[in-house]
Amino acid sequence: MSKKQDILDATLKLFTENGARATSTKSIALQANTSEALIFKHFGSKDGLLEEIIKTGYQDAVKFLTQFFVYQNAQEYLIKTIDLPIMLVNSNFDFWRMQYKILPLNPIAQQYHNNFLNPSENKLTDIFNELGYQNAQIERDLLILVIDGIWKNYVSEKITLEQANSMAVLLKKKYNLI
Amino acid sequence: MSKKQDILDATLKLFTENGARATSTKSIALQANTSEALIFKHFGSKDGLLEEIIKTGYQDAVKFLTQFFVYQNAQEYLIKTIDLPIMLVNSNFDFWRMQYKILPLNPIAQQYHNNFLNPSENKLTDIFNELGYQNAQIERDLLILVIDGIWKNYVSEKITLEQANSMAVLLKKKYNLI
DNA sequence: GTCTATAATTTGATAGAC
DNA sequence: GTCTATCAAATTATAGAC
Repeated sequence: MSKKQDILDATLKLFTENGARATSTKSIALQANTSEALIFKHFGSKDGLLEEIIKTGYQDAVKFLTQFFVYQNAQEYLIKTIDLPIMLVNSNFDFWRMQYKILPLNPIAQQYHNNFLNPSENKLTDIFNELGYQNAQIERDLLILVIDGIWKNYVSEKITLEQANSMAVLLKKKYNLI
Repeated sequence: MSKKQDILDATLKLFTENGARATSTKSIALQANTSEALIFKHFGSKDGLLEEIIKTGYQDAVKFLTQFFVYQNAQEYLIKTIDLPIMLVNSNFDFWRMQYKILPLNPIAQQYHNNFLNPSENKLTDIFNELGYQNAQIERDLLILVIDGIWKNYVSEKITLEQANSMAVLLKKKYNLI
């Protein structure tokens, strides 16, 4: 365990609790058992520290995604899409919890998130067309909204893992996938 | 237009842009064309100022809700539930935009929001049971998640009003309401 | 009700030693 | 890599005059 990692861990914890803006570098140093100076030597600024955490988080997420989304056919793709939010969150719960908290107000978090999502979302319209849905565009928008809601509700503990899983099953039924 | 109202307007605008924590009372005074001192004379503290805005917002929302939700039957209730997020946001767009931004990190915002939602949400399970749905509990959780997603996506301009309306129509079809 | 002036802390960040 | 000491600016809030 390096001091650098201690700082990253402390930051993730504190940013999740109170947000980046409300977390002082002093409180991070205290939590990480280091000096404030070391934070700036390692990461340059408080924003640099946040960006390092986010960058790493999305790199891991992309790895997960490419492993998870081995394309087979339209039906499989839809099933995977429904399963994705729970799987992804479980692969890095603490990171996604922080992202949930800071996304609406933090431009850095938003930028990385949008870059991450765009490619997968664009494909969904084709899938719905392929499956013969009327108005594939709105079907896509709605499913994206649901997927987005599932990970956010799960990671913020508004629903349990069991509820999230039940929802995934129900959705697959509604889309005639099982 | 009183100075008090100017302060409230300026605060709503700035809290929406950057969040409560990142907005200084100095910037509020500047935007409202007043002195900082007056903010504290009127509202006691920065938190008091936020609470005043939120309290008023939810008072208006409750008024809207009681007017909107005249109970008729289970089908009507479901239709109204689906229409609610768009209607509610349109009745006070700027307020809900702020709420969207600050909810995940702000305990005051969360407290008022939960108090506001709980009564309406509890009724939904009965409705799904009455309509003969299997597993009314999960159906309720899913619909709440969708409703929540609609207002948040709409108010943060991730979807347009047209998209939101199309989603509402699509949902009513999926629930066999039209 | 409203302002100017100011106090008391906190904050992000740097210098420089080891 | 890591720490102590320190700075300049910003922040919330108050005192007191009009």
